[in-house]
Amino acid sequence: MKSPVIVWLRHDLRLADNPALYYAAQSGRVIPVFIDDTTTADHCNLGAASRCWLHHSLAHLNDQLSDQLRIFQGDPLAILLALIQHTGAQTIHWNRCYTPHAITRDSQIKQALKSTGTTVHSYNGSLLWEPWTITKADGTPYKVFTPYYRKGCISAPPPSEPLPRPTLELYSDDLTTQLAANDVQPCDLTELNLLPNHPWHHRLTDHWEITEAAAWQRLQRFTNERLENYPQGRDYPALEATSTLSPYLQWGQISPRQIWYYSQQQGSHPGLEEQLDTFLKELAWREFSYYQLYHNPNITTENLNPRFNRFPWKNQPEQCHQWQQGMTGFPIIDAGMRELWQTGYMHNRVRMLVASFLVKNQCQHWHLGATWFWDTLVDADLASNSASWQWVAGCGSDAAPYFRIFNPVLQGQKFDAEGDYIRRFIPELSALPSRYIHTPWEASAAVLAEAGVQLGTTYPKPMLDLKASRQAALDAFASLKQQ
DNA sequence: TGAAATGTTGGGGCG
DNA sequence: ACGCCCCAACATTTC
Repeated sequence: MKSPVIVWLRHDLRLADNPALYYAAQSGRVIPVFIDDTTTADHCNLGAASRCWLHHSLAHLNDQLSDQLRIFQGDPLAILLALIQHTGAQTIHWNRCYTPHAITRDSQIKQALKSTGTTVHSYNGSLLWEPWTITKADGTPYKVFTPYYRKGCISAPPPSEPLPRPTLELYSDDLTTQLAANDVQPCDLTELNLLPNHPWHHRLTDHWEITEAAAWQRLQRFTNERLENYPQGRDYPALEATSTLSPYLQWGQISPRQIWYYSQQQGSHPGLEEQLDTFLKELAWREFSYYQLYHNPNITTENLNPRFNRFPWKNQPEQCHQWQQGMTGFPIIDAGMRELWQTGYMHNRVRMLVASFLVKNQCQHWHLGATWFWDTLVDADLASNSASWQWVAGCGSDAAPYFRIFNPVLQGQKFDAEGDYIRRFIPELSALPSRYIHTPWEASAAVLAEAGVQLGTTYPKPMLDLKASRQAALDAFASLKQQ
């Protein structure tokens, strides 16, 4: 009989193109393990939307694994040592995680396991290019996206081809009694309490089928129906023009390699090169975020550009609350924030608009926005979240210039001209004529009455003056240059 | 993957 | 016919 071999699953909750699972399956009877790490540092604790996603991911993966996914809660090292001791497993496989905390934790665990004679194999299952392999000629990391991608990534060896789904022979002995001696107990998924009491999470499952197969359906739908119009369509939030693969990528229901190769294969028709290139570049932005986080582990909390340490942020919790609730009085902003709350997702262009609004018009610290996104996004990703908020705030790598301040009215008129997106998420404005859908405060009393809108009652008046707040943001930025 | 202020140009109305 | 003004349309610059 083959010897037992452990696969520690983390952000790789899939069967296909899972190197750890694939190579473990070649060598033994697989013990697939998931551990809810209770030793995690605070800022890494999962947000509510992520926990919900994780719950359903694990439930589905357990189904795929014939109910043999072993779930634990506690200190990963103690749990893995107990498993090794009682199953006689001599080898453990995992796919690498790339957040600073996970890198530290995993290297400590790897060392501790090795010192007990266990063989540890780690693989790349989450990135196209390992962050430490892409450097400029002088060995330092790139700071600007385009040369990072064009010179760094594209001229590097291509990502490895996706692996097939392995034929699994699963270890099926009961572990409960064996492990009891070590005070380690496998637990049931529900015991992890990943679902909040708040019924809010039911809305998420209305919008998302959280399975490996559903990720592939989205990828197929994207390449078949959306890729052709992607470069233009992706800017219009009312259209279904984007891939919506981000939450599946975050938990590994699909891998970037699978997306990279499948979309190139499907999109290789003449005339689609540009569209394909635009799409792949977005995948590369995800890589760039991980790359930045790897080379600057403190971007989760610290401004990459230290000039911004003196920025005079306002601290106004009540105003931040209005933003969170989608009650700023600016329809495109509020629609975005409500989409986030209702679906755990927000269209990318609208993410830029709401972020610009919070950081520039409201002059609130990007931490506040990053924290809210972390808690509410089903695709919450420490690397993308940190890098993107710093990008919007102007303090990140290759950041948007601080003076690029979006005007939510103009952006709304440009990218949601008829207000379709706004009407979808702000039903109380749905009867307003398109002419006033972005500026309800400019509508006459008669128009408002006709649409059933009472400003200040059924929908808020604008919480700030765009022109004045824009100028205040520019002044605050200018104040950094003096001294 | 901006916006607003400022500058330039050119057509048309008009004295 | 000419200069003048207005202003839209576009370009440049500034933040």
